[in-house]
Parts: sequence; C-alpha cells; structure tokens
Amino acid sequence: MSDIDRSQLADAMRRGEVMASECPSRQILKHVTSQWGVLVLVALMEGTHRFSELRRKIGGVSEKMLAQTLQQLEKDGFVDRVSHPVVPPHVEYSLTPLGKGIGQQVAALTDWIETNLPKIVTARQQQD
Amino acid sequence: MSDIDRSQLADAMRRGEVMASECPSRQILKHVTSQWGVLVLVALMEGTHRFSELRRKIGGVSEKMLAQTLQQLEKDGFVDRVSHPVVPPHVEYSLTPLGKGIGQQVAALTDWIETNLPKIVTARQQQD
DNA sequence: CGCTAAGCTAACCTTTAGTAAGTACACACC
DNA sequence: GGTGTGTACTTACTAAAGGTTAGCTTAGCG
Repeated sequence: MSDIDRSQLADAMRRGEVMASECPSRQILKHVTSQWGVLVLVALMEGTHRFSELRRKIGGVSEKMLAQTLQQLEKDGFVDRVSHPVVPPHVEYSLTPLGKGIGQQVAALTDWIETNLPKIVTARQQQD
Repeated sequence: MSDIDRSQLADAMRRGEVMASECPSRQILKHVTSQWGVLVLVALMEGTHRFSELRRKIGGVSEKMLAQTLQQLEKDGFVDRVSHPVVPPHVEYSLTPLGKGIGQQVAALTDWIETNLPKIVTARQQQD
C-alpha cells in the first residue's frame, strides 16, 4: 500500500467522505439506503417489533430479504436482536441508540417524500 | 376523465404511505436511495455540474450508471438537464426546487453518517 | 390427526448492477 | 498527418444482487 493510500484511509477514519469509494461510509450508506433497510429503520422508530410484525408492516418484503436486512443492520450496530429460545420462536428487534440516530434521518427523508408526493407526481406527469 | 383516473389522482393528492407496496412513494424512495442516486443528489447540492465533473467527483461510479441515475432523477423532476449542442458535447446538470428539497434530506443523512462514522466503526468491531 | 404459526435457511431463477468497448468530432502534440 | 485526449453517451456481455418457492422444528388448536 502506498503512502497516498494510507493517508486517504486515515482521513476516512476521522470523518467519513462519502464521495470516496474506498471510505467505509459507503458500505454503511449502502446498507441503510437499501430498499428494505430504509423501511426497517422507519418501522423500528415506532418501537420494538417481532420478525413477523415487521414482515406484516412492511408491505412487499420477503422473509429472506427481511432476515438479510436485519442481519446487516445488526452487524452495523443499528439494530438490537433479542431471541427468546422458545417454540415457536420469539425474536424481538429494536433500535440501538446509534440506530435511533440514523433512524431519525431516514424517517425525515421518507416523511419528506410522503408529504411532497403530490408535487412529485405532478412534476413527473409534466415531463411527458 | 374516468372514475379510475380520478381516484388515482385523489390518492396522489393525499399523503404517501411508504409502508404500502403499491404506493408511488415506494418508487421515488427506490430512485433517490439508490446507491448512486444519493451521491448524485448530494453532489448537485453544491451547484451545477457537468457530466464528467460528476463522474470525477463521485468515486467509483461508471458512466453507464451515472447516465442511468441522472435520467431517472430527471424523470422524477429532481434534476434539470441542459444540453448545449456543441462538439465536444457540453451538458449541465442542476437540481430543481423539488430536487433541492429532497437533496437536503439525503445530505442530512450522509452528513450524519460521515460525522458518526467513528462510532459506527467501533460498534461494528465490538460485534466480533 | 392435520393445520397454523414462528423465524429462519437453501435451492433456484430473474432482474439489476458493473465492466469493457464503441461512437462522433474537435483540439493539441510531435 | 497520425496519435492521443476529452466529451457524453450507448451497447453487449458478465457478475452480483434480489425475489420465489420450498423446507425445517415443534407447540397449540380444533
């Protein structure tokens, strides 16, 4: 690894630089802005949910993708998973303090889209 | 105008519901939170850019994906494209008022990630 | 005794993203 | 004057991601 590469990496550790492809923030961004990552975060902002509760709440998500997304967010330290070893299984998901922080941001995004949807739909139709 | 058209329009006039898979807000969310959509929006928050300027600014993006992303954001009414018919080609991209609105939201997200990166990296390592 | 429900995982297939190359034309260099 | 560079794309091919279906285990219900 060259000196230049090393200093770039060091920069990335201080404050992230999303425009740099090698910055770890890119992966985080990819996880939280994934199609289902956003919706999981928004759903969990309302409190603890079970797996099947999330599945019902988030329209259109498959079990595979929900499981995958939750595992990713757990690895990144945004989601806390508590499993009660009973049959049938009982697992609860909630946001960590870090998860609540980023959850606020994505909730603000989805909220903006929801409130401005009429304008967007209008603007889209005028493109035709 | 048919009854169906009228009811669709009425739906669009209300407020979006991202948790519903059939809501148009889902597609918008998918476009703006796409891997490159986020970064294009953030980059354009700093002002008008040419195609190649965006390509250089956004590390790791291919020409194909940049073109595709810009076309999508243009269709959604977030990006304004101005082409000067000269050789070599000169095309300028900027945000519409609507684009600036959503740009603020995604910029807040990326900013949060950038400032909290150290915490996230630490939390991630403690998972091992 | 079958049916449902829970929270996953594995196999498979399809859609999307990434990679490499091609396009047209002007300008600069040697 | 041939070679190389820059501009904004598009097209063909390949690799990766996402989606669909089925399966697992075992308690509780009718």
